[in-house]
Amino acid sequence: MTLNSNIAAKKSRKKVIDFSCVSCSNAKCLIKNNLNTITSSVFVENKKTLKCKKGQQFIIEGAPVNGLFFILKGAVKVFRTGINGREQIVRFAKDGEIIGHRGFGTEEYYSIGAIALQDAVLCYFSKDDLQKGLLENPKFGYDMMLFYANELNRSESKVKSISQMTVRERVIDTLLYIHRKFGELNDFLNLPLSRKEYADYAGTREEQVIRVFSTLKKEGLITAKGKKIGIVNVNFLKKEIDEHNYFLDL
DNA sequence: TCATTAATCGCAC
DNA sequence: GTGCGATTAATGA
Repeated sequence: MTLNSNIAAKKSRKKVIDFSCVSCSNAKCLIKNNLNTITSSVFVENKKTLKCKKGQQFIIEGAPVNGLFFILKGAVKVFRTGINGREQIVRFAKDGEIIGHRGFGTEEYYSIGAIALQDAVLCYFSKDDLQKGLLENPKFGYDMMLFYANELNRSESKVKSISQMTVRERVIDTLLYIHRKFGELNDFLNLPLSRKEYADYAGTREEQVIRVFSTLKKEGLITAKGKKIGIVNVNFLKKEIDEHNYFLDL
């Protein structure tokens, strides 16, 4: 199933719910925020919206890049697949974020895959339309640049953390990252992840994550009920990795 | 309820 | 720290 046929199929079969940019309420979306200054009308008209069920992969590694995804709603994970089918989660993304941007411009094929962690709604813009919009609108371009800069910064600090931190620190770092980004709900992190997903992000094995979790639990630093993880004292965890090499990322 | 999937633990390397 | 298998808990049909 290719991306294009997938989108085409959805388009022809489904009746369209109003996901147009004009009536969109996502305040975090770059496009929504710049809508009043984007003159090219084809830009928002050509937008395609697709719904993505939990666990569904919407970007496949190696597939040609035709455009970019913006998350209207939901959470996704972005990853690369290593040699033994081992995943390295590059980042988690939520509402208003952009997926597939690395391939924008020069790259022809996606070097990453993306899977929805929750039911998600995605907005898809073709490369051409996006290019038009960016060239026409400096503010939009600038916002995009900020996003890229941020991404680069985060990615660089992640390299550092993986190469220099111990497993325990990396797991804590991951927990704090999820906490920062998705917050908590009823004392649990507002994004249920499997131990394997924590491991894939922290650059370790599932077993290690389990072991670190159970020590942390014994130490009273976190609580865990199945997939739901609760951080008892964020500052305490922060302090532990502060001493080593930690700085805020997004 | 049963079947499948995920989380743990133990142990060898 | 890592990898594998066995056991147990959780989840979903």
